[in-house]
Amino acid sequence: MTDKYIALVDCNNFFVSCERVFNPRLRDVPVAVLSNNDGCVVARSQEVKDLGIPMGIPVFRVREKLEKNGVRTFSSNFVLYGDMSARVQKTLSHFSYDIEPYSIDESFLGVKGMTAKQVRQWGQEIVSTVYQWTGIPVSVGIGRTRTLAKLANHIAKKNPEYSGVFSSDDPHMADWMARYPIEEVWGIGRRLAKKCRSHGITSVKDLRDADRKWAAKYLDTVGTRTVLELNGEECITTTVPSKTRSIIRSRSFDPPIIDFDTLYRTLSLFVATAAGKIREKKLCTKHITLFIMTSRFIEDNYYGSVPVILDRATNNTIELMKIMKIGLRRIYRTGRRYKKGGVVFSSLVDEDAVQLPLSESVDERFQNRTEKILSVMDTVNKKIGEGTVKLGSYQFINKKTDKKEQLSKRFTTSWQDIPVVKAK
DNA sequence: TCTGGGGTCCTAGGACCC
DNA sequence: TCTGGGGTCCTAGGACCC
Repeated sequence: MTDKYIALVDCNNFFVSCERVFNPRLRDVPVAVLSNNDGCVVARSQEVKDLGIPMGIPVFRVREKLEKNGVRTFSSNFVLYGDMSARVQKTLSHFSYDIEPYSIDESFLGVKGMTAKQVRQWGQEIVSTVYQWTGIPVSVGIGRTRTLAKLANHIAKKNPEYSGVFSSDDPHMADWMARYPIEEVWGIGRRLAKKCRSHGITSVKDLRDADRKWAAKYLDTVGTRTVLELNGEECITTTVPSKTRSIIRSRSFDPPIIDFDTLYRTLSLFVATAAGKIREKKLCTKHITLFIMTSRFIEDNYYGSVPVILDRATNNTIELMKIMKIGLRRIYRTGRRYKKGGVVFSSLVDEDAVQLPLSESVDERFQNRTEKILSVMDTVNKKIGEGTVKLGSYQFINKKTDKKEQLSKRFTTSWQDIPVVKAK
């Protein structure tokens, strides 16, 4: 047994907490943050959780309940959340050199050379310092593996008596495991949970003690890894992908899009931002997938997708735009009400590794010229602000296809929105 | 009427080869 | 009519995550 511990630091009700930092009046009232187009509930304050409003529920199904209980709702403000996330990260960097950001509101921290008691104190310091420096409440779960740290975090969050920090070394861990259902385990989703239950495995403890041969047979590699991790054997040594595998840009449309031109302009924007993203990472794509779909919830729904494999990987917006237009013509069906669409770039390769053709064709010269234009555009957009310079094909996007009616201000990133303290 | 967006990993199965 | 076996590579789709 090594002296290494892994801590999972997870922000409590992160999006809601961000809204509350800059609007103290929201402190003791129920608050919910909605997804894009204000379609679903994606973050809830404790008061909203207590009302029995589940994560991800469509707003129209709980609208009455939200109104009746005076729930304050907000459109998601990713500029604000992204900036607050960076502040939390920066604070965490004072506590460990071994930080692995896992999502917008979670990070794994590695620590060595501390006793069990010291590591708990260290966790308490994280909780108080992050709150003091950023205003965001966090919980800390500690374990020998990421799966155990996740579980410990869950316990810390749900049980106030632990003041936000729980370690899987705690003598009560076994009791908690016996009481927690397998669904709470990281990596156990609907399918694996069903499989476990059909074999009489219902609690986390059952899963930890499951026969390994049985696990290998019925739970495959992922599930088996989870069983080992619950036993303190580290199988997941990193959650940081070695490099970006794919990039997706997609949105649902409200109201739906019917005509080809609007769809084309909207997807052009996706292509442009995705291409900008891979240029930033110095990558090229070789495999482009385009998709459009009507509502999944209607009968006779339609899903059209077209994969295009390129001879030569590229990150050139103009080139990608042409491919997209050809693909869109193939999958577009007249008269449909498209609710969602997007573009996926996969098979990403390093820019340097892209093979150049032997001779420079006319197309090639065109491409070299457009590459220069794009690099100037990227620079300008980065310096002055996203969307300062755009290509003609997507400059007239209908703003109505992206509904955000209850957006809070960009308190931390926009001069106009910085909160002002008024003296009497 | 109204149902998010962005990722990774694994596996089954087809294509192809000897 | 009968129609190998085993390997690799690739992709689509499912599962899972936040």
